[in-house]
Amino acid sequence: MAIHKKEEFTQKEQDLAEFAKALAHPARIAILKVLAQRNECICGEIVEILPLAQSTVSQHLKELKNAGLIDGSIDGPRSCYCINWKAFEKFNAEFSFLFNNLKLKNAKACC
Amino acid sequence: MAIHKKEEFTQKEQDLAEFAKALAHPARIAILKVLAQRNECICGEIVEILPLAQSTVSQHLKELKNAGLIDGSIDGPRSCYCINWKAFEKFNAEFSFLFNNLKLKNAKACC
DNA sequence: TTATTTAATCGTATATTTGCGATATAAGAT
DNA sequence: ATCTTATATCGCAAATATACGATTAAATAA
Repeated sequence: MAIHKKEEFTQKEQDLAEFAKALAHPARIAILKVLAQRNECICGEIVEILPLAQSTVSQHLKELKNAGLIDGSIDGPRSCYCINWKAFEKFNAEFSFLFNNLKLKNAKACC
Repeated sequence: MAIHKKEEFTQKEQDLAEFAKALAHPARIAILKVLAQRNECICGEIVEILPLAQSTVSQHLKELKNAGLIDGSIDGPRSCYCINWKAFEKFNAEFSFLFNNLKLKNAKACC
């Protein structure tokens, strides 16, 4: 695009879009699923499970972390990740607020 | 990327990612917000509201339609769009199933 | 110390997304 | 029939995202 226009939108719109973007790849969905299923944080295990190279998985983890969806901590020579449920709840609430609430008021659609 | 690996993941993972991708831009969030607020379907009104060219808005609408999040119908010389609440509910449910359910089982995080 | 293991980062190739102007299409108005 | 209005599509440029191998960094093992 010539110029990125994303700043022209409200902060809430941008935040929601950022959150959605973090989820917008099956590999990241799969990572979150693994992290959600296991109570202990995982690191190289994810690499074993996903059909992707180590560097690629690391990159996806970084994106999830930047988006605030997961937390990470260093545990000796390995890294430990887990889901940030609070961030999840926050965005889930914002998402519901935006759409589900409005839905109740507007029963029927015209097309 | 050299080869797209998206097919390597489960259908559910791909579907959820597709849904998220449709939401992964503030312009599309804004469009959905407008459609949710007004009971009647909108067309060129969206172009007036968004800080984007007509062709760009049209493209975003197409993406939302392809993702199944909105429906569209031709009304004379103009187009009429509205939210497909069913699709929204479906994906919202799938999303909740994947993450919110798991959350209850795993109380604490390690990092 | 040196080797090994684990994971992050860099560099790079390719694919996809975003955005716009220009053009096409199609219905309604004159 | 021609003009206007509303919207979709095309073609292109620029920005981002995806993926991988190679390299780096940092902790443990030998």
